[in-house]
Amino acid sequence: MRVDSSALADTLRGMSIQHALLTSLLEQPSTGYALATRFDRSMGYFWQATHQQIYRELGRMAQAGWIAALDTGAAGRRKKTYQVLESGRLELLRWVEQPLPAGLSSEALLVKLRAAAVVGTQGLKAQVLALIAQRQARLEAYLAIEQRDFTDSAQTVAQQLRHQVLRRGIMLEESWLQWAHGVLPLLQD
Amino acid sequence: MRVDSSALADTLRGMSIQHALLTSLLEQPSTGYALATRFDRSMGYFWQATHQQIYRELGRMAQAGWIAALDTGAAGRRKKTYQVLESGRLELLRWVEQPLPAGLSSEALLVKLRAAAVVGTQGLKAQVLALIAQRQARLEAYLAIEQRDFTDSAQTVAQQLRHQVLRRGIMLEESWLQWAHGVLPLLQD
DNA sequence: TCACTCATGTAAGTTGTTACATGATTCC
DNA sequence: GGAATCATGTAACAACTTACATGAGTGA
Repeated sequence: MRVDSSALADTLRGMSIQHALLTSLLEQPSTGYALATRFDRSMGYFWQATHQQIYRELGRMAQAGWIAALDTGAAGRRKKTYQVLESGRLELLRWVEQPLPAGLSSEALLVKLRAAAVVGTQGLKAQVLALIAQRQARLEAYLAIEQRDFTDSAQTVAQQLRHQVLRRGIMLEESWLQWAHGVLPLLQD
Repeated sequence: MRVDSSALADTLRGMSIQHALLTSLLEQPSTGYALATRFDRSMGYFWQATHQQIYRELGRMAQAGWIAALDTGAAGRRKKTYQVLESGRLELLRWVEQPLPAGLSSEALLVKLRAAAVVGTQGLKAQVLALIAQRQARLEAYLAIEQRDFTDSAQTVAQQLRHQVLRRGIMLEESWLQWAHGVLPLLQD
């Protein structure tokens, strides 16, 4: 599948670029350049992975034995098409099954789902349930703040602006929760 | 073309810790420690900053003359309460009014709204309208992909997982759009 | 007194950004 | 032949993360 439909995270800050690349390469062996443009076209709005980052991570993964490069250029042409080796597939599987650190990015779960489409969904249901618990708790905290601070009938513009910022947080939690409940039926216990 | 690196912070990245801190300090003069914990509460859902980052930026802003520290601890107690100076307020105003670079983070607009609650909403309506146009375009692109790739009645689990990832992106765009339309009435032309 | 919170920082290491650099291929 | 695109890198610098370090105040 194309990376387009996976490129939906708000931001992938702080999460491993390597596992996203492994997933892409499992879907289709590619050159670093192709990966970079695919990321740029589809994730460009919110995740700019520069070609330097991608080449660096490809180099590391090659050294770790997760992927291997085939020289596919004509004589003298430097062009490396990378493909995932068994140890890379196992690493991706390990990462998918490993619980996410508490309080951390739901965006990582999107990458995990895409990876799971390739290596299997073991252990993901628990992670989605953990996400739900976390988001639910936050939603309730935000709603409590809203009740406390923004229920006056007469509010200044400044208060209404702050309310809208909180409102965005509330909508975000609700949106994640709605999504997560829709994902659950696809996952094994 | 060469770009001055000090201008990069907000020109290219659209989002600056400094302006978020200025806003918080205008709302209430505080210590770095208080900012770190308050930040968690008020903007924690879209932005986390460590205390090291905050102390570093406070130091820089103090050096730039945007803020000033009052020693508020008892004798021997090191405790600095920062407050915003006029040049800091002007800088924040400048940043709020300056259009966001195209394609960049909607989260910056949340920070701008909070700042606008303190320094005024000049120029923000155009930025929210730009956000709407951008999000709408992306939503349509995602919906087109959904139509093209996920309308089969019989889908494998792998396909359904990928569909859910796309679904998350669609929901995110819709959620932003709904929010942005609610914010518009608060802003001046 | 002991644990916890308040409060500020330094240092080392990793990651990300920007500029610089090279050369082949493809299409007009 | 020239421009755009394909393709891969190095080097310098900026930002971020994690661990370490210190010490005062507060409440049980």
